Amino acid sequence: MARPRKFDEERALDAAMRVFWERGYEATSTQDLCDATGLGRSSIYNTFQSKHDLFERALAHYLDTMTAAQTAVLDDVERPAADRVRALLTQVVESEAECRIGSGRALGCLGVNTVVELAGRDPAAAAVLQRDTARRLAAYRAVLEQGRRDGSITASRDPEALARFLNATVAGLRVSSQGGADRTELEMIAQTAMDALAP
Amino acid sequence: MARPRKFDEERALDAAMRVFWERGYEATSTQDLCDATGLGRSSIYNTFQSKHDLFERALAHYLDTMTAAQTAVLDDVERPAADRVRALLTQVVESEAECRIGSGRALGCLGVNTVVELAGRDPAAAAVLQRDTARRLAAYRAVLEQGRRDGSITASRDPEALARFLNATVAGLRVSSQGGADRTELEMIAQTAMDALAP
DNA sequence: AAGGTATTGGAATAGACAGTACAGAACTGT
DNA sequence: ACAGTTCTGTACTGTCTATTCCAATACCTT
Repeated sequence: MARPRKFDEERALDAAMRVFWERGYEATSTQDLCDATGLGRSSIYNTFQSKHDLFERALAHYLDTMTAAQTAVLDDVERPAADRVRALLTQVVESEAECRIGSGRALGCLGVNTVVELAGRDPAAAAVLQRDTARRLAAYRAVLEQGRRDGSITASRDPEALARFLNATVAGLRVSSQGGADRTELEMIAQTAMDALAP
Repeated sequence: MARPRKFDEERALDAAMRVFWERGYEATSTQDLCDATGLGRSSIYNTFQSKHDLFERALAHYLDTMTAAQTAVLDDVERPAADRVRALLTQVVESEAECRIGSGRALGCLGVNTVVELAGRDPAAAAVLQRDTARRLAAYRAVLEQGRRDGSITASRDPEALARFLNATVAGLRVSSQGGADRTELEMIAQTAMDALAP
């Protein structure tokens, strides 16, 4: 029918996501997005409507990937639940150790970054984040309930509270990492957090 | 010798701090700062040199106040250390419940917000934050050591690790609150975190 | 090969941005 | 009262912002 796209939309979205992750929403200019994706202004606006729409899609893309990776770890039904939770925290520590900006600082998590930067004044972003948090909390609660049954997780607090705590711990790890904590320090935090979940 | 200031520098700094706290660094314009402080451009630039310098002072001002409030709670030598740590977490929960933006969302903590938004690409801000974190970690370690001695805090992990964990928990509470968690949910997190510190 | 349609690069737009220049106002010490 | 100095309101910079416009291009279908 007509002239086809010269670029891969998925790749462009991924590149945009990375810039937003590194610099945040406000500090990322449309020029930055052009540079990172290799696209011209027209192509970007033609494909993604606006900077804000692109950001929403990039955020959703990030959350999907990262939450999928988390649930993959948590769903390994062979191991005791506590092991899986421990593996989740290790994954978080690992990803913080890997994903670093030019200066050596950690990138943190685009989800946490966006909660902090935008959730208060951007209802659309807040809604996307809310949905992801609900999904992750459900996954956490599920493992923790299994742990309560297989005896690897404490039964003295209900799984809902433990799930919220786990979620806060993940955020705390992310912020600590962005604040300059190194791998061993993050490891200490993860280990200590596990004590609260132990039977 | 000459014309005196018509405004109180401390009050202006406080107003500027509040705007940065609510909107973040990038999203705050010099016009916003004029509106919030009630000052004209000239007065602001005359007194604070630049937006960035003003931000640094506002951040330092915030961290001083908030860390002072925390150490005040932690230094009450009469009570067992664990009680004081619990009081610290309650203070954090309380402040998150109080400080809310127009939409009802929590403000979080300007320190955490700045770690997330700027620490990776603003060495000056990163240095101010680093210093405050060190100071707070020292205060945490001190109480936790006292707790180890008075028996109210576990001796099975060293105070350094517990202090890092406590710091991460505070950040986690802040982010959870900005993410939409209400007071009782934050309370659950705080309670569960205390389990990791119990003997 | 021709017509129709979507994509593309580049220039243009209007407004916001941080920061400055300057002239006059307001105060103090003499 | 006056000189000296600092403050403050206004108007102004040049640069950057997100977004739009348009003409040229490239492709698919027929």
